[in-house]
Amino acid sequence: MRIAELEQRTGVSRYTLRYYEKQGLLTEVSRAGNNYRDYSEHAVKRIIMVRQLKSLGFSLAEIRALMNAVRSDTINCRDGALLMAEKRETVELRIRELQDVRELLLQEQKRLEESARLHGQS
Amino acid sequence: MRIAELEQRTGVSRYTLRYYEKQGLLTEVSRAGNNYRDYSEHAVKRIIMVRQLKSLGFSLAEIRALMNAVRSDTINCRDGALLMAEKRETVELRIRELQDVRELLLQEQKRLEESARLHGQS
DNA sequence: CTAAAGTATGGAGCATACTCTAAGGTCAAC
DNA sequence: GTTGACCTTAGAGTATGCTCCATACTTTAG
Repeated sequence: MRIAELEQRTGVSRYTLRYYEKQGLLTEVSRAGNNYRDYSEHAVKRIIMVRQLKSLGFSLAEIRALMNAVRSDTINCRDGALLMAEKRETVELRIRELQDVRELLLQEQKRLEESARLHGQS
Repeated sequence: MRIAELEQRTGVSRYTLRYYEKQGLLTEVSRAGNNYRDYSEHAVKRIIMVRQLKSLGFSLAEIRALMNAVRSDTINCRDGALLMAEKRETVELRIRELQDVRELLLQEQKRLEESARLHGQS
């Protein structure tokens, strides 16, 4: 598929797609005879994965490292596994932090609702 | 306390502390006679809260909005409660996403460990 | 009293992650 | 064969969030 379709299917602008490629987040993008980029189905999944990781607070550099570890299959398996474990710990820590914040927001919400009730703003 | 102590106790640089104040994340910072900032204990908690929210992916603008809602106690309680509920939903969504990613990382880790084992890299 | 350390301000500089423009090539349809 | 929609590149511009510097005033230690 061409860049317009990938843009449409991922919701990521063509500018950003080219930027991601330049940053090494999308490797082996093949070209048609006319020099147009020709994306595979795999690219769609990959871009969605990038966005997901990004929304979770990973930098593009971290995402690139993580994806490279996944890609290099026959070498560096141990290193890759270690990287996964490390990232997983980061993610688990973040989940726990988020759960704390969630609790805090819930308390604050209740307090404000109560306050609104008392002040007759219901 | 002065800025150096707040810096030391929060791990946030003086540059960043002044920046946060300018961005409205730290209101009502009193000044000593010499024009030096004089922070309260409350400021320590507030800065830590800001960093926590930031590490969870909230922008400074979002954090400011959230904190303003918490601060304005006798007015806008309903709006504040709504904002809390809204943020809480964002947080809950993010927790679910993180749990997915956690699972994905775990799978990938196992795959790489198995791969390493097969290639005799143990 | 003086030197060193701490603080204040305005504004410059930087890293990250886009976002867009200019100038030009490709291609299908009329 | 030209119009228009699509694509290419290099590079400029923008937003966010710091990070630091120059200059100047204040405080503290000797």
